[in-house]
Amino acid sequence: MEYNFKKTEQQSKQFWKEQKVYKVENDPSRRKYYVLDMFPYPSGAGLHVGHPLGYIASDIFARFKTMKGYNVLHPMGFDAFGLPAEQYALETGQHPAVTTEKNIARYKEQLDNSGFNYDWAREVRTSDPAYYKWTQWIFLQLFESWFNRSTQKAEPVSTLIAILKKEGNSHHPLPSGKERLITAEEWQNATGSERRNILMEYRLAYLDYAEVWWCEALGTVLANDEVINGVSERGGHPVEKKKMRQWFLRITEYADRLTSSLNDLDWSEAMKEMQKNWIGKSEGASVLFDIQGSDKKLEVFTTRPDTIFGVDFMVLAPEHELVNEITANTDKNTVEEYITYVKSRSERERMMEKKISGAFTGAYAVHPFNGKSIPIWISEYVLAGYGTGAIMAVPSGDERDFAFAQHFNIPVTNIFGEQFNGEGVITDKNIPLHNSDFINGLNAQEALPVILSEIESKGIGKRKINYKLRDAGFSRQRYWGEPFPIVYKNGIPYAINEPEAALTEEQQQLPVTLPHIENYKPGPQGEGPLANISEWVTLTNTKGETLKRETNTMPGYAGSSWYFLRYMNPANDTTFADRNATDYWNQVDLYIGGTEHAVGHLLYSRMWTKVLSDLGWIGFDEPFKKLLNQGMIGGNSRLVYRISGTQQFVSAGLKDKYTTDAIHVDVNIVDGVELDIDKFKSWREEYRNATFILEDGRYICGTLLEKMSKRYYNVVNPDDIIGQYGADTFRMYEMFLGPVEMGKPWDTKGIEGVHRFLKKFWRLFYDEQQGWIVTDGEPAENELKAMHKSIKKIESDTGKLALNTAVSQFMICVNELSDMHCHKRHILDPLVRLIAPYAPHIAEFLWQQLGHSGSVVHAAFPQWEEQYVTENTKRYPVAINGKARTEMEFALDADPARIETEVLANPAVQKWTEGKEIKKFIYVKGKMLNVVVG
RNA sequence: GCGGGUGUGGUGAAAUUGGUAGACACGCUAGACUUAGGAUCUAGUGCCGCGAGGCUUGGGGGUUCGAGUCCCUCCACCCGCACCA
Repeated sequence: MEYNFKKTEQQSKQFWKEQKVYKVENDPSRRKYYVLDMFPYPSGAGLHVGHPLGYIASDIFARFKTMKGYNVLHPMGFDAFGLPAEQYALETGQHPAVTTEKNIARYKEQLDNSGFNYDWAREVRTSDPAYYKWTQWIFLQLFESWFNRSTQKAEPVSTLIAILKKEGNSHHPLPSGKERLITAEEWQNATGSERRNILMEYRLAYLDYAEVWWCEALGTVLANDEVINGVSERGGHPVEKKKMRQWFLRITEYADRLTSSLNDLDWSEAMKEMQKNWIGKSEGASVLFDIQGSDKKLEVFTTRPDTIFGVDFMVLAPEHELVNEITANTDKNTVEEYITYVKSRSERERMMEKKISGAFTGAYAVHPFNGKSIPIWISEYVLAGYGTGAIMAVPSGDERDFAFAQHFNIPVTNIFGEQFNGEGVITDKNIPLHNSDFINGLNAQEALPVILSEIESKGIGKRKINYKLRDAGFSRQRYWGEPFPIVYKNGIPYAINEPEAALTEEQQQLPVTLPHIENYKPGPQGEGPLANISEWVTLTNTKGETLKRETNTMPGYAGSSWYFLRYMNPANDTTFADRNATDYWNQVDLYIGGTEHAVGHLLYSRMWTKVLSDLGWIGFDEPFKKLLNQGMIGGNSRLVYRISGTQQFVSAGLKDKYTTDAIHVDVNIVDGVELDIDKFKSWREEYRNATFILEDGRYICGTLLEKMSKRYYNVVNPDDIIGQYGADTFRMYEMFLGPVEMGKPWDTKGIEGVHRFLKKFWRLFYDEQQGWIVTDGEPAENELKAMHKSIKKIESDTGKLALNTAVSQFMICVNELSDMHCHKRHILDPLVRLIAPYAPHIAEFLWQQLGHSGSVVHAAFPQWEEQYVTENTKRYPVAINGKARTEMEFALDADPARIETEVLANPAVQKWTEGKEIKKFIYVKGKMLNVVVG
């Protein structure tokens, strides 16, 4: 019997199922390890060959850790709420619950085919009421909390109420930055709804009438990270700014903590940078400028207050609230025209072509130090959403200001002396300032504290930290998501369990279940489909009042922001996860997933974790200790060339002689680059009578590396690969392709090598003629050496997640053992355990064949013995007075005193050092030996 | 423009972190066994050269006895952000 992967895999799977080997217990007596994959969204297309890359790596690592004695949690679940299922429902009328269920079943089947070690009893689905009950509960935690800037922590709103009652908000300004002082007296005199409005300004989940990204095509609002280059991330539809009443998460309050605690995380620099850039912390000052002929003041944010003597003009965003008020009558027309022009430009246009444009308002600001008049302009290069929506322009020190000044012929003040030649701007912070009154001669670092204290003492501004990060939109006008546990009474939102809402016991219960609907069309006035179900929306409370439910649903990232906690205690119905469970499993030790979630999911889950930690529900405030980003596996497309206007196809090498159209052809009907002409003819009706111009009797296809996608016909399904070569080959090949974090195009060709290796491995145990050939003989030294070398290398590679080189080492080891005709149990037994994380099916099968009673899943990872591993010697050059003279061999860990003796005894060294005094021996990095003679 | 990353055979990639560059595999060439092989095994395979030998890690320069690895500089590609004041 040759290596029959179908049989071994089926038997092993059966065995695992019967023995329940993947059951995971919360066992505090054992040291834990938590390996997590970013759970998939179960799309209709199923998994392609690129998806499992990370899953395989995490599975190998989880199995490895288990065999090293850890209690390992390596769960899997589904991010099951979301837009695509609903879009599909709109097109086909199939209920999202039905398609989601179907897709999950398909995904699970595919995942099981690869032999992953999930304990499906711990599966979570974000669309499951038993799960989203707790998503809603956490939302209420956010709603009922505020961020206390003094303690830098989330606290229940009750502590805020106590503070407001006692001292008003003088020590706790509104998070939005709006200047509004509330005294204790005002608070006492405020009505119930006024108080609620004030509290709303502080809540971590809050309702606000604010500008959001609206996507007409998707019929919903999107978060900033869901909008890419001015179009929606999903579908690439245009988006526009729109003012709507929306739920938001006050993530900006955590901006500082989210930035600073990145330092403690074992994430790639790229990933940390992306988050830092997204949060965009910048330190500077806000400065108030008087406006001539107005009692209003103009507030700007600048990171370079030291350049304040170089201000030549001010620029406001066209949407700035002061624009109307300050514009001089003579300039009204130009300004209005300009604003109309700006409004006519779509977000996308604005980003694509950055034109210098603007208009003068006719108004002037007053320089706070020298009283100079400064013209006030408006321009779209100043963004309403950042800082104060207004800047002081310093053309000699800022590219954009300079370009603007040049374009509109605004005279430029030089504050850098000879360094500034009127052509390029000066951004170097070491250049001393000129023309700058009391900070003349100081460079930026020196001038900064001086000017800041001057600004602060004059009361015209203060130090300020600004963030790019915006509060996250949390409402979606969609059906397939978590309903909010919120009701409205006279337009004021209440949590369903608040006494003021006076709901019945039953109405107060979580979850607020998503009702079944048949019609997915949007509701009236930009509301979601839920607004169409009046019997669900309207409810009567115990006082007989009529209340309305929130009809929006939560965004996709709600459920995924905390799912890693649910795996720890998935069936709990009294809390989201028991504190004992979260204390035990604690942080995710290794999190594997793609970079596409850099600023979305990864930021939101970090925030939620911090909030839950602040409120004392969990004992850690960062969710993912180590993050590994697997590379994307790209598609390797095949092209055929059709002579334009015909059904004649020309082979790639000859295509330049004709005018051709390149057409994607299904990679599955191409062998390497050679097209299977018969399969091609039956692939599509239109090609049935195609004719071909061949080269050397073959039709050669063109190749193209691009995204793996249905529409390029370059999708390779793991099921096909597993069907042809088996899951063990598939797993090892994916790892063999290269480092997990590196992206690469899929190429099926090389898989033969891995498959051959497994067949060879099998032949160590089984011989065609003699059957099972494992013997009990004592192993020879060289056999032990081969084995222990591999154990050492593979253990260290696996630990470092260098899984590609580990696979290579397996091949080396098996090649050596088969050259030695080694079939000894003493060698093969450890080898089976060694390979078990990588090729679990064949390992289990052989483990049973070797007569063990338990599963290899619970066997111990083999230990290497130093005596068989250490290389004895290595050749090093011995240099004399810095020049290489001779090479000698030394034991790697030899005693330095012995090396010195040996070196001096060497004839070549004696010859060069003859008659000279030996001054000293130098070990370079503990390896290279230098002899210095006098 | 800013930030991060990568450049090594025909291909995917290794390199004990400054110590014999190209492990391991694909592919290719020859051969063996075979009715046959897309099974298996053996040998070869960075480039130039008949050869001795020489050259070689994107280009150039440097440090070092010694550089794929460290420093400077230029080039190319990939990813992220992008009027963020």
